[in-house]
Amino acid sequence: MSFPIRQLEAFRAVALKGSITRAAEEMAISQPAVSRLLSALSSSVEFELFQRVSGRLVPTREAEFLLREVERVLDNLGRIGQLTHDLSTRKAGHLRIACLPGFATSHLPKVLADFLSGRPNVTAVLEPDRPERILEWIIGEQYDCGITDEFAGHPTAESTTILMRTVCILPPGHPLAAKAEIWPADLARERIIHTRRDSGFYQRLSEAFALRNLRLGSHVETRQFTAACMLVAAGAGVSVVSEMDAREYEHRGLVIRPFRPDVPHRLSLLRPANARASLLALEFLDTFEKSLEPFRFR
Amino acid sequence: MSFPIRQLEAFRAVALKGSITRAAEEMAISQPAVSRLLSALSSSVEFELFQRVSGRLVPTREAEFLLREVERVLDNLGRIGQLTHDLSTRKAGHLRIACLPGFATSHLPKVLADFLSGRPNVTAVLEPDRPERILEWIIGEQYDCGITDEFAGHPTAESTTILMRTVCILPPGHPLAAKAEIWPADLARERIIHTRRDSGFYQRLSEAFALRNLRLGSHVETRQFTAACMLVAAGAGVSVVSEMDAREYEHRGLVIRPFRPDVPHRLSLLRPANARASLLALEFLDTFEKSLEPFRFR
DNA sequence: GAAAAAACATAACACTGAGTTATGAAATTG
DNA sequence: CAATTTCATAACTCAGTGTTATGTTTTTTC
Repeated sequence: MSFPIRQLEAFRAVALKGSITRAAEEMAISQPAVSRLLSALSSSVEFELFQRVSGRLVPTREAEFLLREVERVLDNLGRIGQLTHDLSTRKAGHLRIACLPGFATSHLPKVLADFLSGRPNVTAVLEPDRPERILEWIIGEQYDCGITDEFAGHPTAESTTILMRTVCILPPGHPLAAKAEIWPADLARERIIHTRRDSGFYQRLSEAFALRNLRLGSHVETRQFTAACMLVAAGAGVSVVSEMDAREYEHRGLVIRPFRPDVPHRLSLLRPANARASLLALEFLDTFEKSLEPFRFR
Repeated sequence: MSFPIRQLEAFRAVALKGSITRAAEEMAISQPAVSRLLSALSSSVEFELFQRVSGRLVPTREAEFLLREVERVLDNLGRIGQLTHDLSTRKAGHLRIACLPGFATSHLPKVLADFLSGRPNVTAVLEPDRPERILEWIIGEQYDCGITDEFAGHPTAESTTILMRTVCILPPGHPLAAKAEIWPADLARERIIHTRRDSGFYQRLSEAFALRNLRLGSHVETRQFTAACMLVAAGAGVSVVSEMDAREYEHRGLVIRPFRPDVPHRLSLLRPANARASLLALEFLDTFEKSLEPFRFR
């Protein structure tokens, strides 16, 4: 058996104002309305709520105790109104993002931080993980959105694939820096740093070499473009990576040149296929996609 | 703008049961009632609440987020019902007790602990203080009840005065232990430990001596009976104290003998005079008074 | 202490929210 | 595809909460 909210509101208003008339003003309703609400509450409670002392209504000790609980309830209830509004305008909620480890340390955190800064009631989890796990957890709805690359497609995961420009990166002072653009032939004798041989990007890159009867050499193999950037910056060799990552490391002296022919990197934004995807996730993915614009291949 | 509680209850029930029909059973109302409550909530909220998936209603991510808040509100609201019941049966509340320092370490804490043990939702503060402060803070309603002695009465504090039996206490092996009862004449040569000279009890005790042309000697003066008990037990002298306190120290070897003539100790239970006194305070004072029964002077 | 003013309670009535049953439409299941 | 289940809608009732009008009690004022 619970109490009508209206009675609790009247109780709070009267306790606050010390008078039924003023409580009525506070609640913007008539005095008899409050009078009756309070007497209804009063008669369903086994103790006195107020005591008259020189024309003021003073809560009894029991009422004082009750008041604290009542205020908690009413405050929380009031906050629900705000919350629903925040939820519908994507200003509140929780976002679970999965990404490849390489993304967790470069572009993505900046975009996420910016996204959150205007949404104080949004919390987020950013989880770096292996591609297979990302897909798996997106399907199982453990994550609201996932960022991976070279995604093959899956029936229960919605995906948007974005082609990202790639560039050739050279260590500071490398002779090839003299060229305006780099072709496979230029790299035939270089120490190549590249992504895993089973990655889609590696395969398409080596295909570009094969078409010209060249072989893509191998000096260091690494999963992440970011690692490749570090290695090149340290003079370990040359590489072809996403321009987005390259720009992050440009300040370390990396030389960036266009690579021809274009072998774009295929980035995929995932979310659970069913409609349960949160508005927030959609908005974030949208924001993220826009942030990729400068590095996008057309 | 806040939401009708009923809609929130329907929302919770549907989220819990995954079906409107079963939610209606849960709420013990008809299915159309729940259907309408939910659609009303749905249309006052700007996002989808549920998604149909193979005949089950599954909350969207936003609804999931909202649900947590809604449950908080409803749980708190439900608790208010229990709370009002507890308050009226004195099973919940807060008790602020002031007492003389001597009481804070002997009988009172035991009674209070016992009182609280059957009332898990009652909290209490036990504050030892000087008599003047006790009165002052009772009047100012900082305390719900006060326990003091030799109280003179005051218009804005209700008081009940209880006469407590007093006894003569002797150190272990004291020659007077041979007597069945002790009279002033027996104490004429003893080292007397007594309460402050301006205390009502001291004055009435010395009067008993004066009536017999004897003088009440003085070896140590202390505010508290409990201190007197300790001193006597340690062999510092003899004293006349409340039997209640004496019994607390009997295990230390104190010898207890009746003292004649009877000079009862006047204990007073105070509470604020206006009707704001809490039911809990009344009940506690009642309990406390009953606990004094064995030591009461008749 | 009587008159004036303020605060509150009660009565009579209207409207809305929330309950009901009856029933049809849509989706799931066998 | 038929049967069953689930849900939505309609029509109606009732209680809760609002209103105004008015009387009663309490406080204040002179």
